[in-house]
Amino acid sequence: MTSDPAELLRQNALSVTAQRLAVLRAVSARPHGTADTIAEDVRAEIGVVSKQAVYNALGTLVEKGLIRRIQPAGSPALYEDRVGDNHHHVICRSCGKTGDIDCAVGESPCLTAAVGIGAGAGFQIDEAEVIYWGTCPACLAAKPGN
Amino acid sequence: MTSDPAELLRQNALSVTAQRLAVLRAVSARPHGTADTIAEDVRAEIGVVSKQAVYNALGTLVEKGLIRRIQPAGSPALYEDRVGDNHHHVICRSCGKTGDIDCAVGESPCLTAAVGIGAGAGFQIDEAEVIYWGTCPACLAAKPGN
DNA sequence: CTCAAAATATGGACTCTTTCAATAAAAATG
DNA sequence: CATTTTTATTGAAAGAGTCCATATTTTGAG
Repeated sequence: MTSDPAELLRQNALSVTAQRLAVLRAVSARPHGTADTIAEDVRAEIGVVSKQAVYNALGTLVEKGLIRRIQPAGSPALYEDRVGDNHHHVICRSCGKTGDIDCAVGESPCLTAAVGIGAGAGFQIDEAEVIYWGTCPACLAAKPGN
Repeated sequence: MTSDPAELLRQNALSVTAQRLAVLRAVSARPHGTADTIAEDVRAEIGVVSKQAVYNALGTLVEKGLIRRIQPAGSPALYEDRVGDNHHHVICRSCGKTGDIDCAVGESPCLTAAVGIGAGAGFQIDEAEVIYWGTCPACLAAKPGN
């Protein structure tokens, strides 16, 4: 097992830098954070970091599969720690709160259902991205006419 | 039935303007177009149109449910004609080609599967957005090592 | 058909997120 | 340690959308 972040980076042929380690920590500490909030967290930990370094680190880590990027409509990209377990997301339309939803249909849910149907015929599908849109409990309670 | 676009607008309490009619036509004529390509089509039809008018029209039409907006990660928003039939989309990672995929699981597919599970508990979900990512036939053929 | 009120469109500035590029600074390598 | 390679920094800039004040159209009522 590789629970050591530095070791994790080395295993992926990446230099071990303070920035990357801090980004990695920030992402686990605050799932569903944006590049911006992550940058803040990183700065709180190691001082000055360029915005670009954060974007680079996030991009590289996503490429290597160490973290996952979610890009919901109308909001900046979010990053999270949980990878490889095919889960989906639910996002609140009014406050933007994001939650995880485990896939109810085994490994690759809707994925299998769609291959080679209709206009999508012939596509080689490698990922099914599912986002549930709705209203979170807090916003439901705050809504008028409730 | 209301096959007349102008009538459609009136039924939704919208003023009938040349811009809106042209936008409506452009969206049906070219499904999965971006605000930009739609603006081009509209200009080809009625001459000068401000970018803002196109965004306004698109926004309003989406609100009224006359067209649908899709916002794939890493690309501008796309608009399409087909509404109310709960279909999904497949997007090619290399060329961006977008296709429709009918839902294989009846009315609201993955939607029902998820309510009240895990961290998403308590959310009132109103839409399940599914995007399949992969490679289209053409790009598959063009790929090296094929 | 005509005019005032309401709804839209125009143009241009501006925001936000992300990327590019050149230079400087750290890591990895032997 | 010295060198080579990989990263980080900084500042500019692109892309997509939005905001605002003003000018035009539509609508609806005489």
